[in-house]
Amino acid sequence: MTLPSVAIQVNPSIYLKDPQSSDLGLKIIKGGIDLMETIGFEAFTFKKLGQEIVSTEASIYRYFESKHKLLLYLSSWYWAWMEYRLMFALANVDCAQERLKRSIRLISQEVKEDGNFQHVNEVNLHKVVVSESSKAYYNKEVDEDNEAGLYGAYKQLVSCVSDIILEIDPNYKYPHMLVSTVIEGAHNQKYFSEHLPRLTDILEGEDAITEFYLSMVLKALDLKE
Amino acid sequence: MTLPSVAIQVNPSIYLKDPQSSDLGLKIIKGGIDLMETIGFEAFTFKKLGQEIVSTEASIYRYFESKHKLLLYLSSWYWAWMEYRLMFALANVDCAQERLKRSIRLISQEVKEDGNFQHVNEVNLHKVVVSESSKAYYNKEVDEDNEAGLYGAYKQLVSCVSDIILEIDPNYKYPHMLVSTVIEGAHNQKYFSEHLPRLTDILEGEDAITEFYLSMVLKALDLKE
DNA sequence: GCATATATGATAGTAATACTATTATATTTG
DNA sequence: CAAATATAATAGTATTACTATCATATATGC
Repeated sequence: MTLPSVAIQVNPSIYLKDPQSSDLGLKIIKGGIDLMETIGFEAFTFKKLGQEIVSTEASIYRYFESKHKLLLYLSSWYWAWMEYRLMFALANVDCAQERLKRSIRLISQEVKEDGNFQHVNEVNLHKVVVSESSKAYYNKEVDEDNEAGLYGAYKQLVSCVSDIILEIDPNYKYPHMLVSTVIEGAHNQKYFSEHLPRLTDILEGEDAITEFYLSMVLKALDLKE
Repeated sequence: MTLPSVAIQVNPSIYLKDPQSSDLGLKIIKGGIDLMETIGFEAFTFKKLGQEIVSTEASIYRYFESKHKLLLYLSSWYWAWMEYRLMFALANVDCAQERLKRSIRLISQEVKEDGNFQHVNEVNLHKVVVSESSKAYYNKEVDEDNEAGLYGAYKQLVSCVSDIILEIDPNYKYPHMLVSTVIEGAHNQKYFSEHLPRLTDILEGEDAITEFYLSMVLKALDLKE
């Protein structure tokens, strides 16, 4: 069993047993991402995942009490990973406007493999987050899960970027709204570009989504360039 | 049986039998909206709906082949209804910028009852659309449904507002992205304000969501006011 | 090296879901 | 009044989303 050199921390209330603490746990994460990416959240079951990773339904249920909790885990891991990458992207960058631009780029751009975490295919995880993560909060358990702090990683990322906005303009009234609009919007536009292109405008050879949201944010804050 | 004086047209491929053509059909729509609003899409079943409207599971299946199609129907009805209201809001308004502002207000504001459709509680339908409608396209049937034209009403609304943007600035590169960002964003922010307030900024006594998106759009297009 | 604890596997069982099918009965229409 | 149609009533099926039990393999502490 190989533990990664850096470990992304996920709120322990999400799982019954830490999947980053065992071989089977790591296989559940890796296999869970790949299977969910392939067949989608609705068709995904622990029984199928058991077959995929050569284990059993019952064993997986010892790590997560439901597939909903597994989705929450994957989303949470993703947001914590994004924040970790954000810290790197902002390290030693002093200019607030430059910090903001780097943040918007990070949250709106395509994702690349990160060699630090062998048990996670980040490209597939990004696809899962784009296609499925809204189901982690668009359900009737949202208030209960929120009280248990299960959306903490997402809120923290939004808070980080909002703070940069407030550093630039302490009187701006809607920093969180602006940031969550960009994060959710970037996911939607990515999905639309692949499945409902009439709802977006994707131009060849350009990173249209990033360009759009970067410009939108700067203009919303009356900044140039 | 009372038919409404104006009928919202929904793509017939969504249903097996037109629910606007019979008493039971109207009860399915009305009861479906209210039950889905109460228990959420995941817990919603045709069996429970049958009990609610004093009919049976089997009878409801003669109108819709799945609850997914019923959700598509409700979403589609909602978008067609929004376009119908948009036509009224823009009637006899010539100034393109004023047309755009009215459009953004309409798609981002709270919804009120519309007396023209007795079989639909528009306030509840709006809640269903906010909480559940993204599940109508975030699933593995999306490409099939899209090819069958089942998202036509949504696309058409986006197209209408995009056309106003292009009238104001024919060179603007991202009209559809901007409009779908506002529509989806307004839904998200409404939901966040009720369940995940740290992801938004709601201020008392103001229509913060509309103010935010109106300002965002005008600035994105370099317009004043 | 052995007892013990722990992790996993194998198997079974349950209520509910998402349907399909059949038959009966009521209502409308020609 | 007969025939067509709509709805109700009932039953049945494979799958889902779990829970429970027991066996076995592996790791750990002494």
